[in-house]
Amino acid sequence: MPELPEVECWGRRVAERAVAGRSVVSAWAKADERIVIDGVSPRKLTTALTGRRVDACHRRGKQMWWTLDRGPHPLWHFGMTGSFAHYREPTERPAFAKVELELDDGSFFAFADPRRFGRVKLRDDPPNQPPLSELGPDAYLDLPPWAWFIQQLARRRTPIKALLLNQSFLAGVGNWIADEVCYQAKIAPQRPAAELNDAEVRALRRTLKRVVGKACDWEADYTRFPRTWLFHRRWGKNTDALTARGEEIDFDVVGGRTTAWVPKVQR
DNA sequence: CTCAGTGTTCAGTG
DNA sequence: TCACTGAACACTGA
Repeated sequence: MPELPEVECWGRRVAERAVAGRSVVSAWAKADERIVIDGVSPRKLTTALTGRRVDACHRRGKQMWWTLDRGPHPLWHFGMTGSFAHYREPTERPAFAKVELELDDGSFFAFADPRRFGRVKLRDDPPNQPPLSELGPDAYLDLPPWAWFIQQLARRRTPIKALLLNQSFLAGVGNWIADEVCYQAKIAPQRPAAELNDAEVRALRRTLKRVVGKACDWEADYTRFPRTWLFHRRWGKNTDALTARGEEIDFDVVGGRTTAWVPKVQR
């Protein structure tokens, strides 16, 4: 479930440890894959990467990009099921590998995706071109002050959950984080954003900071998330689902996504 | 066999 | 022009 913490921990940090400061000896990309779009053929991608040194690995929201010693620079998006892998032997290549790099220390780095929502793009100036330039502030690195939230929410009629999912508003929040934050902040997800009062907006902002911050501190290791988090109970749409405190969980569609929420707690 | 799903994009509506 | 909604995308696993 790649939302901001998963992309940060299983994506950017993994890539930084594996490839930052290293050079790409050879590159392979699966032919005829939609993973490589925007006019970037597998050939163009491998050409752009071969022989390059990776200077840094970045992330904003759920988008990642690498700065190479020479452009264009690759952008990576996990979609629903993408992942990175770093390994010593070609035999350890993950199933569904779409791109594989051989590095100058003899190791291998792969981008894999069992489905086809993951994407790799090439950009000359990533931060100043779409999709990065269209993103709102990063929910982890650049979480705006509560005054900004109050100002922004005041002119939005959309359900607060739908707004949290809007990447041009705030980058990185996905379905489970949106539900978790609404639950912990005690706000019903379908409430129009503009109807939240100042205290609720502040609670929302504070909760967002805590949930995203803790998830990243814990390396997006779900087993370390507190028992009381809705996260552990929200999967599977079980109509008998209860929170750790014994509260009934309802499932509705808000912002076009399945939404787990607790009517007894969220107003 | 059917169906829901972690995300994004795009056409269409008001 | 803008805010917003809902379908489509592709595939796996329950």
